[in-house]
Amino acid sequence: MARPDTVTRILDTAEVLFAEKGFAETSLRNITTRAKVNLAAVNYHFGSKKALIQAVFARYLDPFSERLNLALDGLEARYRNGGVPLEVLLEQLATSVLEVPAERNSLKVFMKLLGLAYTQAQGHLRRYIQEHYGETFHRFVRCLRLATPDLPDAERFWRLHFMLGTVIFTLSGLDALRDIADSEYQEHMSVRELIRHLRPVVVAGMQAPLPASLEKVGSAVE
Amino acid sequence: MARPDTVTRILDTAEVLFAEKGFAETSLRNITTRAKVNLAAVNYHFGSKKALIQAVFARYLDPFSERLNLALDGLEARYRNGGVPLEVLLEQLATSVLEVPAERNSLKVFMKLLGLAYTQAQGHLRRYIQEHYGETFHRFVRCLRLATPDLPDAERFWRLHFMLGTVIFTLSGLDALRDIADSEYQEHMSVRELIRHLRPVVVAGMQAPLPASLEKVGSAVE
Amino acid sequence: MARPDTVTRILDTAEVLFAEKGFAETSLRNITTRAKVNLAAVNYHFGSKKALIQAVFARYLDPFSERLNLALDGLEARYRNGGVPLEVLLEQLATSVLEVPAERNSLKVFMKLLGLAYTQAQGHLRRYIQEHYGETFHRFVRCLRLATPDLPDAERFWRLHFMLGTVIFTLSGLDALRDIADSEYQEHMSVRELIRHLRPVVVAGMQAPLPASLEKVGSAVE
Amino acid sequence: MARPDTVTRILDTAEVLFAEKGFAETSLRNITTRAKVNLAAVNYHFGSKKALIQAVFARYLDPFSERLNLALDGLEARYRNGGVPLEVLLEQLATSVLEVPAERNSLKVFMKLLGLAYTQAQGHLRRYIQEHYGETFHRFVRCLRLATPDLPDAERFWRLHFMLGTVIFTLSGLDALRDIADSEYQEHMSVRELIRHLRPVVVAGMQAPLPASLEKVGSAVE
DNA sequence: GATGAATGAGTGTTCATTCAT
DNA sequence: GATGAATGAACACTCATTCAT
Repeated sequence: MARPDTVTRILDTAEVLFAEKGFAETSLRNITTRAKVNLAAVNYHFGSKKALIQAVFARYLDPFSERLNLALDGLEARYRNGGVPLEVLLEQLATSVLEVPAERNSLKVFMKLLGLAYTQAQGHLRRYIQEHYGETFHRFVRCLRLATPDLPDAERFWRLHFMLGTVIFTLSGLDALRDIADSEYQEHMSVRELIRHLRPVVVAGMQAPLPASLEKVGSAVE
Repeated sequence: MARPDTVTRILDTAEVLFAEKGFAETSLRNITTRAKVNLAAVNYHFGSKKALIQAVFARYLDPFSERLNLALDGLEARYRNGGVPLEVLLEQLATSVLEVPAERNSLKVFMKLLGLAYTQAQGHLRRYIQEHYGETFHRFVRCLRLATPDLPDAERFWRLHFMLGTVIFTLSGLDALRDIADSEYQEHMSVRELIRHLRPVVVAGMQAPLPASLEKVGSAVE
Repeated sequence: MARPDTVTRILDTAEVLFAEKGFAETSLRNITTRAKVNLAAVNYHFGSKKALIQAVFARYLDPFSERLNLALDGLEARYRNGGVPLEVLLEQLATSVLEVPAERNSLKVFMKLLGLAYTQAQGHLRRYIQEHYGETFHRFVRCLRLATPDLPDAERFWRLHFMLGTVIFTLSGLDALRDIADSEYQEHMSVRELIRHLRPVVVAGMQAPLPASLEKVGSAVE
Repeated sequence: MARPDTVTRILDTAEVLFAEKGFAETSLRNITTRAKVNLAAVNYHFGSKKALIQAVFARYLDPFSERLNLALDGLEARYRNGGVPLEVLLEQLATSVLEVPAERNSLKVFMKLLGLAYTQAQGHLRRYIQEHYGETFHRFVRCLRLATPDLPDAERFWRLHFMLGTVIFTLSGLDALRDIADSEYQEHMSVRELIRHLRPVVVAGMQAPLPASLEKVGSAVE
């Protein structure tokens, strides 16, 4: 069948437009027009715009979390005594991230979507992601804990999000940055390469010394 | 005058709403209703919603870039021969960021706005920021270059954005993260404190070893 | 067969929803979803929503008009010379009304539907009812004429509709009224009881003195 | 100014269409198109369709309840000791009803609206009417109580609604009934005349004997 | 200098109906 | 005999913007 079915066409179009313009700026008419599909088809197949957004995420996050879980199974088996080393853990995370879009659409879209999930999640999406993928995330956090036993829990929490910020922020805004880099430094950076460059930075960040103990700061800002 | 004038009231309200909900999700009605101002006042005083958005940014970025320029003047004078050390440079950046909201509204809003500028900038805003603050940004980049002479230019470019990702991403999503952290680790993190924790991570990231030389990667993803 | 067939399930569900919310506010999706039946089934089995509405009425009015006809046969045979007395006639009408729902669903639904027929009938329903049950109605009117020989024809016409108004209006809005009555007067009124209370009022209305002859009224309103 | 303002035009058009077709069957497009007004004007001036419906009712019920209150003031002053006689009370009610449309649009519309309020009120309208006119209604009920001291409270409650059914039902469906009556009895009935005919029926209904005491009825229907 | 009124374009959603299978 | 998919039309409502005053 040459022409993919309506549901797929809607999802394919929606994820691209969401990635390009965000949720609010992408109207259902945008999507259905470009997908050459009837306007009512979205509500027929998904029920609402919110449900469509969730479906778009599910198509990436379902295989991703499944793969990551399998990979963690393997790593935990291999490093039965003592935790998985930090580098290996992060390497595996990167690998899992890279694998998903290979069979789906594009890594860039995936990263943009992750960025949106953080910055535009209007509640319903945050809830959806937590409900469906929270367990996998917590499993990863537990592994990370074993890999960084010297880090206080709270510190690890923040550093994990520092790291997520680095990665998601960079990869989700990749196009704009690459345009600048291309013109200024004459070397085109592929996503794979960018990840190679991210790795030492992330590792160094996770292993950075703890901040100097708090001498009283003048006045709290808020 | 007890009641601030219309323009100020609009700006004060708009920045809060933009920070909370983004640009598209914040309607002029939202703003004018909450500001207790006539609906047409925005278009009257600013011309358009886009111009209002720019005005909101200008109110933060104008004093910020001015302060940063002054500070760099001082640092360059002090470290006349040889560049400003990396830690000092970053420290100054943090200080300048922290100073602005002290006289304006709130650091949280400032950070949220910076996050929006990256993730929701619809072209007009990106252009506006580049035009008005590009020069200051480049000056900072030049200082950074002197501070990290061993880093290849392209590598520095990317690491700078890694760092920006870390900071902006974390600070702009601070509320949600702090909620989680509060409940799980019983210690409330102020913005000042968070910046104290960010510093070693950012420094370590900038000084991380270069990635291992590129052995041929299987297949480029895109 | 434990599970009634599709047609019946649709009718059973539709009559309840129509009675609760009216025709326009009840969508075919409402009906088919609640009846656990395919959305297209209504159009398949009935042809259109209008035809479904008519079918719902027919399921009540067919047995009703048949019973009333039979009852009138009996009464006319008994009171061969001279008409059927008014009280007997009205009593028979009430009896016939009460019998139908006994074998169908509920009197409340029947009454609500009659109310809808008057207040929401969009033409097609009015026509349908006139065509199918007009003859029986006229037969009843003829009997009523014999029972109230002193009433001018036009007066009888209007009083009949006054009476219908009283009955249908009260019974079709019964739930709301009963709620109020329950809370204010601590006595719950069953439909049967309500009909007992209606009877003397209806009889008195039909037998009320004629209005005083028309002395010229100031100005006609329309 | 020959052309009435937008708000009035909307209300004038809406009340006619609501009266003709009901609330659900009347779309805002219907209204705005016929009123030659922009579609968004309804939401601009009234906020929502529900609010428009309420405004339509208020334009009739506000002057009506005000007039009725004044009239009851007068009657209570005149019949200081002992209540207002039933005939006088009902006469006054009829007079008040007739007065309102004289200065507004049409009695027919008023009656249709009252019918809709009973049969299509979707909650918000019922609540609105109760809130705004409940007190006046209760005052009238108190007067009615003095006028019919021999009637048990519950019985009076039901008879009041029997009477309301008679009146509203007849007047709100007047057009259809009048068409039939015209063709069959060659005498056209004006609203004023109809009310003259209603009076003895209503009075007789209110004064009808109480129902025979309840001999056990076979089986309760529901 | 400022605003109430108005507007055309657009939003997500729901509708009864159709049709290929 | 029955249904999942699809559709065109319509829905109430919101939007940023304009304009006469």
